[in-house]
Amino acid sequence: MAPATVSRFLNGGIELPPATAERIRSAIAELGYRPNPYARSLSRGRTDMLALAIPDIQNAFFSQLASAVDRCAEEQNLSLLLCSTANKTARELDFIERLRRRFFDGLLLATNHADDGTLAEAINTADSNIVLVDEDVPGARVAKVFSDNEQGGFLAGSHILAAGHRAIAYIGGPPKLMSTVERRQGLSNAISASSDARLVCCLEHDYTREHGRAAMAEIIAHHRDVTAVFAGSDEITLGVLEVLREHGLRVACDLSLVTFDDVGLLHLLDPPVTAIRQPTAEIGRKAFERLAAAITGESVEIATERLPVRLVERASVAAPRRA
Amino acid sequence: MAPATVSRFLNGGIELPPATAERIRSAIAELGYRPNPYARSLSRGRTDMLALAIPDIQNAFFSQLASAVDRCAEEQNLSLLLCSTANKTARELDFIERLRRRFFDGLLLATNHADDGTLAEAINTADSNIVLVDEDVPGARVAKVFSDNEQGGFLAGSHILAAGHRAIAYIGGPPKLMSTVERRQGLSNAISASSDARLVCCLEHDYTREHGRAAMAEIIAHHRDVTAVFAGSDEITLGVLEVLREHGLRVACDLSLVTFDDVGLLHLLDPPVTAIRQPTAEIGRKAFERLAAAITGESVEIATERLPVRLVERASVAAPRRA
DNA sequence: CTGTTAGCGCCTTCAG
DNA sequence: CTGAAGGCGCTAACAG
Repeated sequence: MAPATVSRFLNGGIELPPATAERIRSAIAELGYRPNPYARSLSRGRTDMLALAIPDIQNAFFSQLASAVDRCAEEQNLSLLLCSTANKTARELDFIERLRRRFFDGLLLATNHADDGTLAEAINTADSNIVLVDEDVPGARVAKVFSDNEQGGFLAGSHILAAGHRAIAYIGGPPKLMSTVERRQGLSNAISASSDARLVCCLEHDYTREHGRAAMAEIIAHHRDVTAVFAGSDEITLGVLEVLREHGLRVACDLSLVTFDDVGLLHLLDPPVTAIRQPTAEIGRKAFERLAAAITGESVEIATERLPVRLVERASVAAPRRA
Repeated sequence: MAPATVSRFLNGGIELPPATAERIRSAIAELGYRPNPYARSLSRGRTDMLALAIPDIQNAFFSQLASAVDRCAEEQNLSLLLCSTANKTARELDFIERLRRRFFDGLLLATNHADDGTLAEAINTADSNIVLVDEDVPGARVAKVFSDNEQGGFLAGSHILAAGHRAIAYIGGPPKLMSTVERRQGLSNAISASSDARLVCCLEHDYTREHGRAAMAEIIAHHRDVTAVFAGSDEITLGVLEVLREHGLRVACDLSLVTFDDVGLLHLLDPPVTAIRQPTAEIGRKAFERLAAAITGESVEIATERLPVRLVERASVAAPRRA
């Protein structure tokens, strides 16, 4: 009984004479033999493992994304290494380095911060299988899968305008981030189309609850005329809601609100919050497919794909109160 | 320049004559040499990789746990393979099998369902490094790290009683699960200590929003006298809240409520929900330490460790209304 | 259909 | 301090 025969039997899917097959099977059972995946990878030159790097597992959007990718990986019998980068470049670079060392066959990378060029360069010199998800790294020449942020901003704006609002504020993430810019742009486009409405202010800083708090406080203090707010993420919205409550202000009634993401529990609040919903699972799936294709060596086009978002109308947008 | 020398230099932490060291360094840079982790593992006999299997990444409790474990792993320069089992035995067995194949050095296993013995047996025959987290698998002879569920139930009960309630309901997870039983037991103990209070009903089924909904509906329909509810998880509480709202019932005012876990956004609601908080991060850390110790071959005691929970008092418990 | 021969890339003796 | 040799466990290529 040669090792090669066993290997072929286990792994090549070749049919064997029943006698031999049985002999192998019983030997395996008695010896408690278990193939070593590392040796296998070493010999075959691939690992059948993918990695997904996200800024924060605890963020509902990313855990949803992770969940979707995980399902895909399972379907394809691939392992998924889930990496939390804490949104730090150093850790992102670390995972790119692991890819180069062939620790896994491909990397799905979700960033959430501006890049000074380091990341882009690392990505471009890795020449390996990387797909960017959710947020851009400018200058990186790889496949990218995003949602249509501009459309989202536009939908939010149009909806707010349709309710009769004329003084609108935008609370966004980091100023230079693609998502921040595009969402603002979409909102701005919608508002420009209306002659008498205006974008009172754009408060951009971080996709965090803290920023939501600060920005909302700022609006209350200095922008009394604002009657509707478009928040760039659920996290931001959380902060907004906290401040609103502290000031005894009610959503819809005193201030209209549209959020972005729609992965949290915002629909359970009273009133439930109207949202622009990202197709999180589809983003994950598309990105996965792109990566899988790249790995199997299919035509690697490095195009950017944008998935449509949609407005989920609930009850946080109402007509503005007459002052 | 022999490979052995380079290996020692890179990996053994040995000092080399500056000349040689420099020669190696420049060679590495020019050739773009990158050590292959799989070959390394194969040769060294360990992978420096750990796995954490959880029922659902999207569940806040588990993603918090994962996050804590991830931090530990990073500190120790270990890789963490995060696995979502969808709470299915088959997938859990799959990960145990991977451990046996030495795909990783150790496994942190969080279950969320009753076991018919299959899991316990797989765990016991794996004879490898496994630590059970959060939920028990009866009969498994490995290290275990749980929170003190009974204490949690007792705290919740005492708090509810102190507010004056005499008719209390428990909405718990799967009936046979350790956590369900222990939380109920704690609650029951507290109630027994009071002569005139009683545990009206125990509705146990699943740690899900759906179950929370069903159970709360049941209470409204058939247990009108209940004035306070102890919910076994945040998910359940979410369902409870939905039904309450649909019936125009207000928390605290119409029904007092204590939740378990305290990982969701329940503190942002109005009124914020009083909770028994699990020390999620500590659970993760302790479990990690146990596993790390087992891997490095330290004295492997298979004791069960219980971490204390605490009551976070907010505003969802008030005196019962006079009927 | 099966066995033999080479590696995959690294680390760990053991010599020099 | 350095080099050579062997092996980790498996698969691929090449005979038979």
